[in-house]
Amino acid sequence: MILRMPKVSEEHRARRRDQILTAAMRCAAREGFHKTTMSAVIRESGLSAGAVYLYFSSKQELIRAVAGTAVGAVAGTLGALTEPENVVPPEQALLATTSRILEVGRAHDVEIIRVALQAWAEAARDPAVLALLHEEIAGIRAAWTDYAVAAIAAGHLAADADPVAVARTLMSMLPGFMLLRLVDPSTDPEQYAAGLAALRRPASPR
Amino acid sequence: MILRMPKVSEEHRARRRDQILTAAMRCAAREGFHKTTMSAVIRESGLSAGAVYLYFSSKQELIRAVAGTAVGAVAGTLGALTEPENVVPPEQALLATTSRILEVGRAHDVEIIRVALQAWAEAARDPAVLALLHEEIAGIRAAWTDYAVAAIAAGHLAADADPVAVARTLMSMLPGFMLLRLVDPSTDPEQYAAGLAALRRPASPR
Amino acid sequence: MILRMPKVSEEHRARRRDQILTAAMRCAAREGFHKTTMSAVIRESGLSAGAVYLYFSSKQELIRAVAGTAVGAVAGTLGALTEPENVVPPEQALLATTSRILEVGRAHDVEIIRVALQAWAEAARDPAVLALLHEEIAGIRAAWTDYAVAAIAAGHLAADADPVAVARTLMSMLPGFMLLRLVDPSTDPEQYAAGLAALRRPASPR
Amino acid sequence: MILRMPKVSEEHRARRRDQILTAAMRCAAREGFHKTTMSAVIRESGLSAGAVYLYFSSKQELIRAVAGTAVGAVAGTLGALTEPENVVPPEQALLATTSRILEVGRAHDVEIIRVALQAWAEAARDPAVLALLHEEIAGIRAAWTDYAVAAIAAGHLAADADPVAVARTLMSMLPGFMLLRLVDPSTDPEQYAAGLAALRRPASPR
DNA sequence: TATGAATGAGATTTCATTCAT
DNA sequence: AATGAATGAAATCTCATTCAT
Repeated sequence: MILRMPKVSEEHRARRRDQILTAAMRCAAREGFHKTTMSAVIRESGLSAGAVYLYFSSKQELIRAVAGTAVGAVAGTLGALTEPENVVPPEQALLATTSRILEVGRAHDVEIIRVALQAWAEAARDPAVLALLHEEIAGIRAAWTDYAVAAIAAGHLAADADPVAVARTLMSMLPGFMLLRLVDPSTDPEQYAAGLAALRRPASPR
Repeated sequence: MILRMPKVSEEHRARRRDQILTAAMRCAAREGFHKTTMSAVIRESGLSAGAVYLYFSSKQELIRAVAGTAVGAVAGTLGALTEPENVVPPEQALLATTSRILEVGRAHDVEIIRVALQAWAEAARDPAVLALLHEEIAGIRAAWTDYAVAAIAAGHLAADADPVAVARTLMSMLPGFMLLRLVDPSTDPEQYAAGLAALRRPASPR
Repeated sequence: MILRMPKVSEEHRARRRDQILTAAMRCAAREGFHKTTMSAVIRESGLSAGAVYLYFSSKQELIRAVAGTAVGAVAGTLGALTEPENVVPPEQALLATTSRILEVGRAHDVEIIRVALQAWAEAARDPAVLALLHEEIAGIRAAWTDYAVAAIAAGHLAADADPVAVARTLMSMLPGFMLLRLVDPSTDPEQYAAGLAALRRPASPR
Repeated sequence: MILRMPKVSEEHRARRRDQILTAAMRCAAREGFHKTTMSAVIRESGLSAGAVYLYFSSKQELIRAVAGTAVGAVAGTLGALTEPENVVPPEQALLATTSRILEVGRAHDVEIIRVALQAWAEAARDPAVLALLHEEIAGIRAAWTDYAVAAIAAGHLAADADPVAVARTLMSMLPGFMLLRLVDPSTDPEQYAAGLAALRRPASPR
């Protein structure tokens, strides 16, 4: 029996995979996961049907990969909130985060926010996507919890605040921001953060 | 000219439409809009194919109706935030709202939250659904703006707070809550509201 | 057992039948027999589905009736070619006939020529329509044979001409005329007859 | 840039197309265009549904191709009427033509005449088929006009005959011949030509 | 590895016809 | 006689996937 060296480099494989993934994202941003046909992905990728199936064994697997990429890309940008030397108050952290979400969307030339929306919907029917979303959310929550601890320490929040609860509430504003952007593209991180600031500003005693 | 009575009552027609809509929602909650087949809806509704198409001229039209119903049902419950005689602070308003969302889900025996998620995704591809979502969100925003004005008057918020910004930020927490519920069904209105309370509690001077 | 008198007059029945037939012809002229839906006929007739089926027991029966009407209307106009006291030469007979075909088309406000075309096609698949067409053609042929006999007698044709052959050939020009009209509505009876005249004019000896 | 050889030969594609076209013609000859189901064509062709739609993007497109083939096949045989060295009189030209139409029908083992009838009916509802018929008829007319010019020169027709009018009238006898054949398969080119001969034979002076 | 023609189950939709009223 | 809502078989077409090359 002959042991074959891989015919093409690992790097080549990775490039191909990415090519397909990018094509699929573009399609999903336009038509959603289930109105996107493999045919469309194949055309957009510039590869052949056979080639695509060499890298993803089924449409559902490709959907999972796309969902993972989109959710991960959003999540990935939210990891570095705590720079301990310079902890900002919550409204500034929120501003930084929403701004970064928009940047990610611009960086990939596909509207990643739209794909993330598709991924949430898909999580409601595919347990694998749900698990994946769960994990990403856990990561985001952990980052925000770290931030909350630091913010409490820095005196931006009450000393008795529960960092986990604060983290959950803060991070839960991001989907809303994304949805508002979809519905009204003029929605803007500054205004958005201003709302939180207003909520936190104490009422002057009457 | 002869005025003819309708052969079947308007009420009959409405009941039929509802029957189909309910069946479609149940299916959409399970499989999403585009993995739900008309066959499944027809089976679930107990009607014939022809009958379904008598009330909805295409699958896409049915999807729009379902999306509208789900988004509307959620929005509908959020209208009565301001009972002027007794304006509660934001964290309690949030608690009331998230609780009501869960109630709506229980009331309809379909998981309306899942369908709402599908509707958001659909808004990204069907302009008609986007328009519909836009309108519902405008309604919710208006209700929260009324609330914000009252809350400012009641001294729950700073006098110089912008009610519109507050409204947008507060209401934007609802999609996040729904998404968190999907990922982790133990997510709970109380804990959730506690996070906002903690965010709003002033840090004691050091 | 009770013997019932007919509830409505025979005349009423005939009017209803005609109403349906006319509606069906209009539809057939537009879309052909098999792309016309019963729904369209029902709408066009202003009656209800049930009513239509009271007069024609199936779509195929209605098609046969329409085919019969159209073919019959064309044939009916070609019966009076021989007015023995004044027998015209063939090119004038042809002119009279093609002109009359156009008149029939104008008289019914449906383009009866188009329906006749549908009927020919239908004859290729429905033996009942074939039989009907056969009969009408036999009638037309008989009329033309009478004409040929008279034309021979009147010296418009050679004394040894076979009236049956002449009749067949002359009458066979009518479908061609109708088809040419369909393709080129400027086709005109005068020009058309002129072609036959030219064919019949003897070449001068060289 | 890489020039790729086609995976399958052009010839292969053409053979497949023909396979489908032939199957469709057989079906159309039996049932007409609109009572022929795609299922029937698929079965008759021996291919799969997908394969058929790879070559014809819709039923209507297939119908157009079939109509074009049938009309074209009939028209194609009528091109070589003028052999200048030996121009025959009109009745012989007609005999040659009608005989050739029957040959075409026998050559294809489908009854092409029936399909041509379907095509005429279709021309009444599909402008694309009308255009196609228009073009074929123009071709036939041109051939007959060439013939008429030659026949006039050869002294078979009067010197002042209008070749265009003669051509139109002569060629218009073909649809009639075809329709008569449908209704009465014993209709025969010889008898048919005899009718024209009789029409052209001058009446002896009385 | 890569191709892309071919597959065929299954999706959506239509429409001739019926029948309770 | 007349209505028109309802039926459900059947039509057209799609599309995820395979496999010979």
